[in-house]
Amino acid sequence: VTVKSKSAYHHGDLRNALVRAAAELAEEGGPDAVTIRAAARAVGVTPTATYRHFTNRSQLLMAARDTCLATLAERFIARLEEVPEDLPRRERALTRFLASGREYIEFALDEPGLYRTCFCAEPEIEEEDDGLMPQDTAPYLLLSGLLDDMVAAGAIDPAHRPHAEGVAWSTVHGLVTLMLDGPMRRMDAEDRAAVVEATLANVARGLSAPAR
Amino acid sequence: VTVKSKSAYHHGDLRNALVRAAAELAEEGGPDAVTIRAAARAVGVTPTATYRHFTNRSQLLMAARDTCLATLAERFIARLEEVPEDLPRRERALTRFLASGREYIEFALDEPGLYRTCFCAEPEIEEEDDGLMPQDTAPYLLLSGLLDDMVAAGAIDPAHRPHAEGVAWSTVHGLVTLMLDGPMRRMDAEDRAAVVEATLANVARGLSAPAR
DNA sequence: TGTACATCAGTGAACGCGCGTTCACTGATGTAC
DNA sequence: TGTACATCAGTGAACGCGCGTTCACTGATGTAC
Repeated sequence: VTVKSKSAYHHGDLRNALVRAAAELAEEGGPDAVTIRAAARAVGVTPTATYRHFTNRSQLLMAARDTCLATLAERFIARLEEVPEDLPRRERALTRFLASGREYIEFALDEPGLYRTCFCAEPEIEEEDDGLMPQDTAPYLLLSGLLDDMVAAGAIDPAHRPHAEGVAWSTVHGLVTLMLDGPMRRMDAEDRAAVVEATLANVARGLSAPAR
Repeated sequence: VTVKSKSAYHHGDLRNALVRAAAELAEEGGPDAVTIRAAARAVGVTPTATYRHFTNRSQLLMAARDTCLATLAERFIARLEEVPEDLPRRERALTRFLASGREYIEFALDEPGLYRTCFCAEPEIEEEDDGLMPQDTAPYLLLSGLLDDMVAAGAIDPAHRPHAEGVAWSTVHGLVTLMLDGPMRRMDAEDRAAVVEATLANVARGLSAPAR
C-alpha cells in the first residue's frame, strides 16, 4: 500500500489519498484504527502533511465515516434494484423493505470495520454547526422512502408508520451489534441465518399487523 | 476516591478494591477507561500490584464486565418485582416482558458506561476455555424465562418462540445503541420516549400476531 | 511465649509503544512582469 | 521567453501523553518450632 514516489512533494491529491487510506484502515480495524499517523504512513507522507488537509484527527475520521456511509448507501441501492419490478405492489414494497434489512445485516457482517465506522460517535458538539442532522444520511432517507412505499401499498398499517424508521433500524442494528460484539458472536452461520430471518419476519409482522 | 492508608501494604482486599474501582471507571468512561494504571491509581496502589491479582488488563476488564452484568440483572429483577402479581396471567406475562425491555433501555441510557462494558468484546479466544457461553449471563436467562412464560400464558404464538430471545434483545439493544452513539443521539426526551414505546409495541405485536 | 524464617504482597524505576500535535524549516510550483 | 518571487505543500525533529508490562527489590505477615 505504501507508495513513496520520488515526487511525493506536491502530491496533487493528498486529501483524497488520505481519505481513501483512512477508509481502508477503517475497513480493517474500525474507527480506532483511523489515525493521522497510520493514514500518513499508508500514503507515504509525513504525519504533519496531514494537517494541511485536516485540522485534526477527528476531521479525518469524519471524512472516512462519510465514505463508509456512502458505501452502505450504494449497497442498499444495488440490492433494491434486484427486486423485480413486476411484483404486485404490496408484495414488492414488502420485499424491498426486507431486502434492505438483509443488506444492512450483510454489510455489517461482511464489513464490520466499515460498519462500525459508519456509526462512530463524533467527539462532542461540532456536528451541529454544519446544519446536518445525523439522520440526514442517505441510508436513513432510503429507509424512510421504503416505509412510505409500504404504507402507500397497504403493506403496513398507517397507524404504525410514525417512528417506523426507528423501529426497523433498531432491530437490524441491534441484531448485527449482538452478532458482532455481543452474545451472538460465536453463533454458527446456520443459527445466525435463522435468527436473522426470525427477526426480520417479526418486524414486518409487527408493522403490518392491524392496530388494535 | 484515592485513599492511601499508611498500611496500604497488604491491603487485604486489593482484588475486590480493584474490581470496584474498575467498575467505577467503566461507569464514567466505558470499557476503554478501565486500565490497569487508572484502577491502581484509584485504589492508591502501584500499577505493578495489580499483577498480583490479574494476569493482564483484559482480566481486570472482564471482572469489571461481570459486575456490570450483575448490576443489570439486579435492575431487571427489581423491575420485574414491581409488576403486580394479581394480573390476569396473559397480561402479567406481557407486562413483565415489556417491563424488562423498558428496564434494559433505561439502564443503557442511565448508565451508558456500565452498559457498554457489559457488551465489550473480549480479546479473542480465551473465553471458550471457561466453558461459559456468552449467553449464560443472568439477563439472558431472565429473558428466556419471560418468553417461556408468555408462551405458557398464550401471549405469544408458539410458532414465534424459537429465536425470540434474539428478536427481542436485538430490538432493545439496537434502540439504545442508536440513541447512545447513533443517529438518535440528539433526539429530545419526548421523541425518544415515543420511539421507545413504538418499538416495544412493535416487537410485542410481532411476537403475538398469529403465524400466517 | 518468643523467635527464625519462608512466603506473600506490595514498591519504584524503567522499558518501549504509538499516538496527536507543534515547530521551524525547505523544496516545488506557478504567476507577474 | 525568461526570470524573480510569493505561496503552497510538504519535511524532520521533537514534545508530552498514558498506556501495558517487566524487573529487581523490600517490608509485612504468619507459621513452625
